[in-house]
Amino acid sequence: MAGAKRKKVTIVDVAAKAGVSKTTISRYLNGKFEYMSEESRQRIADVIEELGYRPNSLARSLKSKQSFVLGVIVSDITSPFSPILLKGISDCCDRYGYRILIANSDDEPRKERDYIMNMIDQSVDGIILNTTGGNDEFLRETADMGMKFVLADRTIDLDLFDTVHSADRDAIGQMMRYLKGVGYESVGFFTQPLTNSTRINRCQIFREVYGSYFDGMAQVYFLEKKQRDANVMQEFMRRNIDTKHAIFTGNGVATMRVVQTMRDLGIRFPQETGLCGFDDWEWMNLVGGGLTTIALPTYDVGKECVKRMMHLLNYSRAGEPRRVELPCTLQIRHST
Amino acid sequence: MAGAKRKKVTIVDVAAKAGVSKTTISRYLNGKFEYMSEESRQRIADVIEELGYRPNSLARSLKSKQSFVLGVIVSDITSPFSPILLKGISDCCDRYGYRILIANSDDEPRKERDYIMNMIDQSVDGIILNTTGGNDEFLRETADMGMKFVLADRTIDLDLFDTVHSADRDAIGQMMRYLKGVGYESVGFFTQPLTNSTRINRCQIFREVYGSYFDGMAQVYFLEKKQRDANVMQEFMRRNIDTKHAIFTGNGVATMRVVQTMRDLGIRFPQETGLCGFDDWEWMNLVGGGLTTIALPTYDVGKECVKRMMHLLNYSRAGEPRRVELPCTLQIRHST
DNA sequence: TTGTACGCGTTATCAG
DNA sequence: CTGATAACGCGTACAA
Repeated sequence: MAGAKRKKVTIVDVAAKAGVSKTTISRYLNGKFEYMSEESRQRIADVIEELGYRPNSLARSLKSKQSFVLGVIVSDITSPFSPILLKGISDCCDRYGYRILIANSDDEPRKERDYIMNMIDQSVDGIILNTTGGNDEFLRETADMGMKFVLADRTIDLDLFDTVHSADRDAIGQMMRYLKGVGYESVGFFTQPLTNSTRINRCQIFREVYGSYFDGMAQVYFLEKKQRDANVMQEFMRRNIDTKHAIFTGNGVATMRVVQTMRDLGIRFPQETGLCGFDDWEWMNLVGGGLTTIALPTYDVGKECVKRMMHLLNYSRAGEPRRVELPCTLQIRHST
Repeated sequence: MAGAKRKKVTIVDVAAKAGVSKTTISRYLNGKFEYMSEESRQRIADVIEELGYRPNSLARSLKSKQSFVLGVIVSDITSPFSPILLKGISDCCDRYGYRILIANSDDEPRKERDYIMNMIDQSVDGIILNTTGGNDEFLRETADMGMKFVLADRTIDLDLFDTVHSADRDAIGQMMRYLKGVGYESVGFFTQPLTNSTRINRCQIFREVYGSYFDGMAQVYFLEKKQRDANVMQEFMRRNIDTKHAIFTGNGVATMRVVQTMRDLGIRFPQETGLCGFDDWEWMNLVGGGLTTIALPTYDVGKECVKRMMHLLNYSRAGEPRRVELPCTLQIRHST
């Protein structure tokens, strides 16, 4: 009958119809066939099939203290980064039979905190966190209470959690070497304000290694309000007027703003300045003959997070928190 | 102590410490303060605070048959469409105190089916589905069993579910009128293969309305394998050589492939052909002076899906399934 | 205004 | 090999 919300069939229904106790059904469900006659085994299989029985995960989790659900909190779901990460996580979870509860913190520590608590209330087995960075102490406490965390992409100061991210130092080194190799004499680093660990880290590395490749001081330019982008750009052009110079952006959003600004100002690449940067998004192949970029291993970061989590879950406190770095790939195109 | 997985505090702990029965605690948790002395009420509040007690959602859901979790299945999480939809859903869910379990079907009906069953096992209260379109019969059965569905963006033939999507007919009409207004004489529709309801629908509408704006037959071009894109493009150019012509793409991916092909072939817009299409992604403002596009109300689609779901959940079978259409916005830029 | 006792659907511990 | 029976943490008649 359409609309007839038939009652869910439970383990007792199966037991009754199969003429055994629910204990036996439970054993069957958990694959403990050693303790069961071939006959029972077969009859149970039939009855389950016939009744279309499906075990209730809630009840199961309540009893067994394992929900096979992981929480995932991303800092900005609308960023092109997040979907790739999520796909890596999701695909890998499938292999292990885990589901994912997803939340979006919007880079607000308060939301992040709330979601973490909610997820704990829901008994997730662990949380993969692309953290805002504003809850360090809370994370420590929560971890102390037994919750498992793996940090994706972003780090925190506490050396307490497994962390998976891209090998930015190596990538920056490669890019600098390449730029020098093709004749550039100075490079300016364009970044959004240093409000998270990824930005801080990349900027820091740029400063550290700059001297190994080029003369002069490392130049860093900040993209704050959009209206000021043109000024920042012009300052860069002015200061580097008598060298062959390139722009190195800290991420895809910065790249986009630089491209937009250059278009507005009528500055052409690679003729007037080189352009390259972190993040290799599809459209970057379409503007002005293609952009030279650093492609991040985001999908693999997701995958690796899940693997680390499985490790934590199965081998418990297996020692010191590990930091996994995955390699980036240089995509050399027309803009440099 | 670090690592000391202290035992979760439960309702009985609170009851004991507050010197009342767990019934009273339960009442407190559910806001039934009428049945409680002001004194108890205060003491319970204190104890909960002191113990850091948080109710276990699993146990609560198991008993009450309400999990406050919605399932969301998107057909392709890496598409730029999905994150916006998810943000709309997520933001709106927050307001109603719902959490979301997310899955990615990869446009595979088999996965979609598996995820739906999983979600039911997890006792989600309802499922918001951006469907592959390959599970119509299964959806019908599942709905008959009492599960609530709201379809996001994509439709199925069965007129059985609430559906929320963009007002494509209206958008196409606007675009055609605009193109005609600025002097175009013929328009070719470029689309990926018609493998889902959105593509089918847009193509169908284009064909239907073409005659109201332009002379001649409606032309539809299919982007199948990438290697053949150039041929398709050249055929379009050849057939429309003696009219002022434009390309109208069925979605953002199609737009990207067209842009790429035009670049490879050295065809310039708007000089040699106009270009416009569905989807307004950020980079579209950056190529060749900006693309004329149809911006979709994706965020609002997500929001509206949740609202429909809340309606279903609270007012049960409130009548005929409704189809909600949300308006698109024409973004006129340099490419037409 | 408060408490007792049972049930939600499973799993785990026994004893046969 | 199998089956009572007691949890898991919470909600709710029903009784007091």
